[in-house]
Amino acid sequence: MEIMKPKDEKKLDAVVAATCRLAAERGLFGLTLTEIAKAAGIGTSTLYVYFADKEALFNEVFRRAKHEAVDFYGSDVDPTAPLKAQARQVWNKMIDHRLQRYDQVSFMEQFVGSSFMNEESRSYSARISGGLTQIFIEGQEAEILKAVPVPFLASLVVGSVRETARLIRAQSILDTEESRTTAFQLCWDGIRA
Amino acid sequence: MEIMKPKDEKKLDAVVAATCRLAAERGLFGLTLTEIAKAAGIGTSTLYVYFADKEALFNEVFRRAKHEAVDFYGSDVDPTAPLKAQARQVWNKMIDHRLQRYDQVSFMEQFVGSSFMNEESRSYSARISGGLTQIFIEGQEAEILKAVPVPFLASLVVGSVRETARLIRAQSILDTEESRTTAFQLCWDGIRA
Amino acid sequence: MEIMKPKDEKKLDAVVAATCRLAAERGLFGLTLTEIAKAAGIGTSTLYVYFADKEALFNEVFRRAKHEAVDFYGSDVDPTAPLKAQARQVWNKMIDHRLQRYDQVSFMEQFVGSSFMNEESRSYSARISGGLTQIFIEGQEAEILKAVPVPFLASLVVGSVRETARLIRAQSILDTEESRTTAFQLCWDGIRA
Amino acid sequence: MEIMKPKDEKKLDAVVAATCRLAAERGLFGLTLTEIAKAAGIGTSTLYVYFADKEALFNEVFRRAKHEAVDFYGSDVDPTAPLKAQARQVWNKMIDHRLQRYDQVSFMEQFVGSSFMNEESRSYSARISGGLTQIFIEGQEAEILKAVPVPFLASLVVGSVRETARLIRAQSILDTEESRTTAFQLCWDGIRA
DNA sequence: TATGAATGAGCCTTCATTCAT
DNA sequence: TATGAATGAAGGCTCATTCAT
Repeated sequence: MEIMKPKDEKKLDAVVAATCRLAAERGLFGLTLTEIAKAAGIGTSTLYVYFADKEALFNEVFRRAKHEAVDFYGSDVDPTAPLKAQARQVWNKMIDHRLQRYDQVSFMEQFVGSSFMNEESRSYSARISGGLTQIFIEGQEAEILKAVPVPFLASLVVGSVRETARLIRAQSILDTEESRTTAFQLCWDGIRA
Repeated sequence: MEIMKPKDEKKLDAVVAATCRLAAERGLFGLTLTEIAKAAGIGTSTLYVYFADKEALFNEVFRRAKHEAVDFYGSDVDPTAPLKAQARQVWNKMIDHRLQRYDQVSFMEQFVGSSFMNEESRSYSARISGGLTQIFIEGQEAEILKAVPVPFLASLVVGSVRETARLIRAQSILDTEESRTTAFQLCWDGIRA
Repeated sequence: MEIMKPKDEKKLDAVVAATCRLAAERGLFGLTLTEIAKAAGIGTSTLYVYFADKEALFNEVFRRAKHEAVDFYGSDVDPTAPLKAQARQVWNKMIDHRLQRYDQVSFMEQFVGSSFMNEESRSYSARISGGLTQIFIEGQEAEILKAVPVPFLASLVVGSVRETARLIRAQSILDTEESRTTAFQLCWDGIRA
Repeated sequence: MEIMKPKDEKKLDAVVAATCRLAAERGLFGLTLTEIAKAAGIGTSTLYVYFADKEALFNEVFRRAKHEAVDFYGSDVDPTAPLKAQARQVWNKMIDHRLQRYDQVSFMEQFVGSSFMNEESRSYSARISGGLTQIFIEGQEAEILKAVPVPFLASLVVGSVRETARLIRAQSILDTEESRTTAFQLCWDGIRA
């Protein structure tokens, strides 16, 4: 019921992109279907050819944004590199994702916990962040990282990434190699043994 | 014109509390005056005895939440304690605030940057977070904390607090002294020199 | 049921005056009871001590305005004067009334035919314009005025008065003896035999 | 932005007609969109397909009523006829318009000066009443009409028309050739030299 | 009597959704 | 498939009226 006829993938993409962009610019609520359709260059009622209703549209956008996020992280980190370097690669990718896919991230953060979220999206949201966990476990086994439950480590990294990306977007700091190295070093010092 | 007749403080409090609770539970956006009034136990039109309109209501709720936050942080940290202990005290208070005033924090995070925010709220939002900066500066002068721009330090702490509180609320970790000490230690190791 | 307790005539007068003034300034519709009460210097709910409801208030204001109009015309014209002079006196009084009691006239014109008008006011509106008819009859008997049904004569006079007063208020013409004489002469030439 | 999508001219006409009729019957003020829509046989929200808001609706109705008035007076008077005959023709047309387009005239009289009137309508209202002025000037040059400022002449005619039409509508007099001739004669005697 | 506070009813307006083509 | 037109449902807000003092 969620998505009906994925015939014209072009239009679907336009809708998804428009929705994310508008959500980032003006907020997910009260984004109207008229606005979305106009931004996507189609008629309002055409949306109903692709989506059962507004909730289905949002959930599909969420599914795609999540999917693209996974793709974004897809290119695995170099397993032969030192663990800190691997961690830095992942950290970098997380920052890049928040910056380069800002619209989608913005949409997702507004969407999560909203009343639009259906059960499928809720469960879909649970998994993710695979690569990070793997590094944590390896790092703990090698006694490079602190021997604390993984959520503690993950929290610091996620918090670091989120706040650092926010600083960059707010232009409170510049997005230079130096800045990133500094920010990452704080994060790394926090989780290393 | 923001708030009109603060005669019955009881009702006003009920409205503010209901608004924060509903914002935390179902999201700030899409929240209707009917819902708020019902939750506060008054008629919908009675809201207009206290507030000029929906925007004024939200801004007043924000003002109160901010005010309570300031009160919450009010009791200063012990300036004679070692810096790490002082930092821990602030970190603890931030966690406590996010847990004990969850509704209000949730409301504020959703409200900030929303189209409901008026100019007064915007300026009101600027000040805050005084205690933390002071500790950072002292810590850097004493060469206890890393000699990096303050925003880097602040980001790690804020990210740590936010994510740790989230873990506790999600019951991914228990809110014990041990858990807090662990989480804080990661944060501290990140910012210390 | 119309009027309840005419105890405090002062307040009642204030309400009537305020209603007429506001009706003239901003229109009879959507004049609110709150505005009227404020302009009259009393509390909104106090209006209900004097009037059963809004409709009753308006009808009472109408009754009073009508009554004052009758009083205004009260001082009879000089029956010994030539008929044209008598007609001029009445015509003058009608102009004066429209200018000096503009608020009341404005209220009445807006009120007549409105959905507020109850049956009593409707019948009350029928009588009036006594003095004019008397002159017409006398004038026709003396073969000074045209021998046409009185309504034709009355129409021209009423139309003349209304439009002349409008010109004066719009400052399209000055309210001088000369202007009035000119305007009246047209009217008189129309009705005289 | 005044009128949005004049696609279904039938519906638009129904709305305009219904609005005028209701304004004439129950007054322009207090008229609700629900009433108008119901009288026009459409859903309330459908009104917003054709008009931006209530004010736009009223202004469009005014524009159309004014336009139809111009059309009504369109067929010029016979310039070869004697001046009195020309005047009679115009006077007749004015009466006819007030009788045959009563709803529209009633709407316009209530609308003019109301808070609904926008700038466009205000300017639109300025022109009109061209033919009458022309006759006055010619008549004065030919020394057929009184040598007084035109507004005095116009006032008597307008007043005559208005009151005569009112008499006819109230069935105080019959709308016969004789009646009209009588009423016009009074008017003519008033303005002629 | 006088009034501030409270509210139900109803208005204007928006918008997700359906209908007709 | 695609869409302009239509609309029911609901939201924010106003206001005449009532309540409690």
